[in-house]
Amino acid sequence: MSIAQLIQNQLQKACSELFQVDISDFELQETRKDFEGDITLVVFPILKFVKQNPVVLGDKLGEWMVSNLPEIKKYNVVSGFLNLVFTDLYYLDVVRGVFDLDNYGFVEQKVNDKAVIVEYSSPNTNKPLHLGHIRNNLLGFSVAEILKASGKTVFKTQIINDRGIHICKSMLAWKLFGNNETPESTGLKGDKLVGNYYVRFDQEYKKEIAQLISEGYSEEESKQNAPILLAAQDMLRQWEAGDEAVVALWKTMNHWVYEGFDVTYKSLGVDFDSYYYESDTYLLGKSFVEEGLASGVFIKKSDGSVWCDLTSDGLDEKIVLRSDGTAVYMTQDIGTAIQRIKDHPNAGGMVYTVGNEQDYHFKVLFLILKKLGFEWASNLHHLSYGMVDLPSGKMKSREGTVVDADDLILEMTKTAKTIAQELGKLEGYNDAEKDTVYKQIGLGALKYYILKVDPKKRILFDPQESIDFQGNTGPFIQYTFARICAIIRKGGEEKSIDYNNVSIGSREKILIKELLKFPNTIQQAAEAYSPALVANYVYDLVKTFNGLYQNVSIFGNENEDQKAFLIRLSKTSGQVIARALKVLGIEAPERM
RNA sequence: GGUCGCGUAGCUCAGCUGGAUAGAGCAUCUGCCUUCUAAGCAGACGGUCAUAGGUUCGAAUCCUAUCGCGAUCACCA
Repeated sequence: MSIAQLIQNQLQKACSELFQVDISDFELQETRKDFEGDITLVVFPILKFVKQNPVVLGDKLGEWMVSNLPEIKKYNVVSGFLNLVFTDLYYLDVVRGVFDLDNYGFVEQKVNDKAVIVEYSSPNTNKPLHLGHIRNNLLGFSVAEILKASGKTVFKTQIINDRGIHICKSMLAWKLFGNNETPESTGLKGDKLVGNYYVRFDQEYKKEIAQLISEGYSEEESKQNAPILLAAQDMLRQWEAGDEAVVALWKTMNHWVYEGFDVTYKSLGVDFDSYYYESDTYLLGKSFVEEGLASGVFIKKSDGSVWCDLTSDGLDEKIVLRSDGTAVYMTQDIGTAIQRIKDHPNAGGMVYTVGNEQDYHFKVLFLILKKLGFEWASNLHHLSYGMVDLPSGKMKSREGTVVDADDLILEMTKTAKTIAQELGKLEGYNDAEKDTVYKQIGLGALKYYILKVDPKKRILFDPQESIDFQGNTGPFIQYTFARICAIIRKGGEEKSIDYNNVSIGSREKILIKELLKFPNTIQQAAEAYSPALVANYVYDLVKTFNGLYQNVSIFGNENEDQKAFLIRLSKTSGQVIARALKVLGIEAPERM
């Protein structure tokens, strides 16, 4: 039983014995730092049942608790707040319990529970990944890891948008201007090469529009009739008709892109259990539209288009099939969702990591799936996150105003290298080992910077102001871990501890309190789908640890048991830090 | 215009299932490396929690309105 539960029970008993009232729910909270105490009872709500002065009431309850709960040493009452102080022995006991756990904070995956499918990344195959994708990838990956740590079985997946007019644009531009360039011949990453032709298409398109306008056509006409656009549309038709040459080119160029993406995913440290391709799934869903028509979920209009009427749910009508019978985005998403559950028979829900510009789409999608009668439809969650904007506004691939993912990672690594070389703490490492650490730190800075902010808030990223390596940052947390590793190295073999000789000072106590919050933090982060909760927690933990480190001498201790205890406490702190970083996708170097 | 989200220190963010004097980091300023890694620690400075009402013993937190910023409202994805 947790101490909070124990206190609840005792308080109930106290109120019944002292005042003959039965109260089952007491408001307990962590005692604020400026007051003496560990847990605080807010007395005000009890006044409804017991008519007394809050201070007098607090005193009576405090006295009762001290004489009835051995874990409570003393109490104090400040206005309407009863602060209870635990004994040192209590803290020693709980922290020893934590020492003995192998995987403290993480919950073993329960085999019988339904699994969760987490979708993230889901890029277009016509341009390289940028900072916006980085946020998506880090969020999706981290939420998946947090769910795992909370006891869920998780499958990571993505849907790759590998078809459509946008792909044809880069294909066409490559055909027209590419001179058979390949990643090998240019030395460019495949996604970069293809991305260049996507930009090239746009340039040519704009030129042609300007030309047509100068010939006297209206802007609208020019946009619609530019020869290069018509050619791209023609290409899409050929692709859909299965034209061999077009399909071959499509396969080749997509392959280049996938190889490029893989490099970026690898350096970001994210992975997937399965991949879905829009070219395979875009026809899915049509049969369910037929079924929905039969069951009355959808209605057919006179022109043949099929709609879902959501007006009674406070939304609009939504099209699910065009009048020519072809599928729209929504049709495909309906089909893909159903297919995924079929492919993962033990899955009972899904998380979609997609930007908040699609809030409405997912609201509608989930509602439609529910109307179609799938019981898992109530376990769908849109992990909606804010855009990453630049001071100049939105990132636009076509206009080249993007922060490229590979470039940013490289730059972060370079900065980490510069700082590390100045500090010079990596002597004894060979170049490869050093490079690994630089990368870990650079990526740690980037990932923490992104993940520490609430997913739903938008991030303003100023490329002029580099990401910090000091203060509330990834490297600060990694640094603390490295410090702890140094302590453990120096401590040598672990010694057994006689806890009768161990005393707990205030620095130790607040560190233990912080460590005790870890399991709950993981559960809360899983419930809220929020890596930010873990990031903020580990920052607090690290601050607390550094306070102890800097103010309490470990190896200066003459008491061997106390020394061994502090080393053990440091080790556990390090483990918790490493585990928190792990679910954030951040590595923890042993030296830096 | 309808809907959704956001607005907290000069800047970047915590706190939001109502509770004590609203917390961190950056920046500015003071101290602290002959002792376990100074990417650190200790401290100072900095706030009408967008505004106005309401609910409550108690509101940054809940409700309403207003203002500001963003997204969305396609037979695009």
